[in-house]
Amino acid sequence: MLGRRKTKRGIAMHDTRGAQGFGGEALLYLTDEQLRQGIEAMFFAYRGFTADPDRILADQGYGRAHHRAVHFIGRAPGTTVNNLLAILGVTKQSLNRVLRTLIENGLVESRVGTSDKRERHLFLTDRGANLESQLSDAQRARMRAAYREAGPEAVGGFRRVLEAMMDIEMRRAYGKLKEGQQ
Amino acid sequence: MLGRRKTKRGIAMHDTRGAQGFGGEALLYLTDEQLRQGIEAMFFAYRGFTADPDRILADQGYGRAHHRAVHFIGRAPGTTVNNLLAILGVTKQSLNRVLRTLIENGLVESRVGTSDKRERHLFLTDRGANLESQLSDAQRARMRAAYREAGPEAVGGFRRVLEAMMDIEMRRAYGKLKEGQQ
DNA sequence: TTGGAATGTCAACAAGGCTGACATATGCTG
DNA sequence: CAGCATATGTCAGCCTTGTTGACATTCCAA
Repeated sequence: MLGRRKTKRGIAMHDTRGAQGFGGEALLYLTDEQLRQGIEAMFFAYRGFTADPDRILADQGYGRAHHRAVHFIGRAPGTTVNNLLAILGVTKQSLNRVLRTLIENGLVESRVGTSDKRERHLFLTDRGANLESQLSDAQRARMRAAYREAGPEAVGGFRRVLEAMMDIEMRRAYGKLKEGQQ
Repeated sequence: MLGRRKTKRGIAMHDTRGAQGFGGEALLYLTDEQLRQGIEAMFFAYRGFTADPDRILADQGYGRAHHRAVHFIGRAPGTTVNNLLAILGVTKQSLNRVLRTLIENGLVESRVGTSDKRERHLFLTDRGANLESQLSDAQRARMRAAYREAGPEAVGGFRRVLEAMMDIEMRRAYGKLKEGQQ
């Protein structure tokens, strides 16, 4: 179906096969099947990736949207709404709904900008930081376990593929966050 | 904030640092910051991962839920509803809504089981296979590009970390799909 | 002083999760 | 055969989180 079988080679395949090509360029012999497995791995892994935070959030009546906001505010304290909008890639109405509940519930503080008073700078309160660290702890624990299980050499490859999979604009946003933290 | 800085080391860090530990076990020195970057990479990469299919789907009035159904039906033709339910991890009501529109629109065919007539076996029609290959082509193209950019050594690590990040049940489902295709 | 940017908010809508309840076949087992 | 379990479908209603469109406010900058 869909030509998958057509692209299979008649020999035993390993998960990945790399080979040095001609002009010094690294070539990958990637069958459709290998790519499909990568796609499915991404799908299932993302579910695992969000599973722990989802449970914590559900207990407290929040959702993933709240997690994302809390995460990036914790990551870049003082960030503006517009900034957050760009990173999250949602509409301001959508973000605002989430932000409003977080502010009402005392997890996030919104301070009027000092230089430009139109801007709002967002900060986690102690309660917000508390939730953030619960979520982060769970997610980091899973990530750490996965890294350990996959082995030291795997981590670099993992990160490189993920970075290459991002849209260009997101790669910039991601890079900025990385730099901001060291 | 949140103790991130506390865990930083005072020396230059590379993206990953592995070391052979004592009892022969590979140890990873992973700072919170490194783990956080992995988390964010996962977040941004998943966006990229779904971006191309999302555009194609939106054009035709479908969503990600339809994509998932079409993908796994194409992947395991003749699969039962219950089977699909387990893989997708949603309720039957949720799946049914999606499946119903796909059947109505002639993308999926539902055949009564031969041995057990309670079961329905699901297949893509030509139109369904057509959409599936559009979506798959786009997603594989991105995956292939990411693999190429990351280099041959990166691919194995990528896959190993993803597999380790899955929940155990999903790892089994994933394994079955892999085996089913070779 | 005026246009545009940043923000907030209201309303309405859609997708896609969920729960609960119930119906219909069909299979299996005592 | 009777009765329970299983597989599926469906209705209704709810929630979160995305969308668009419209509009108000505040404030910067030319």
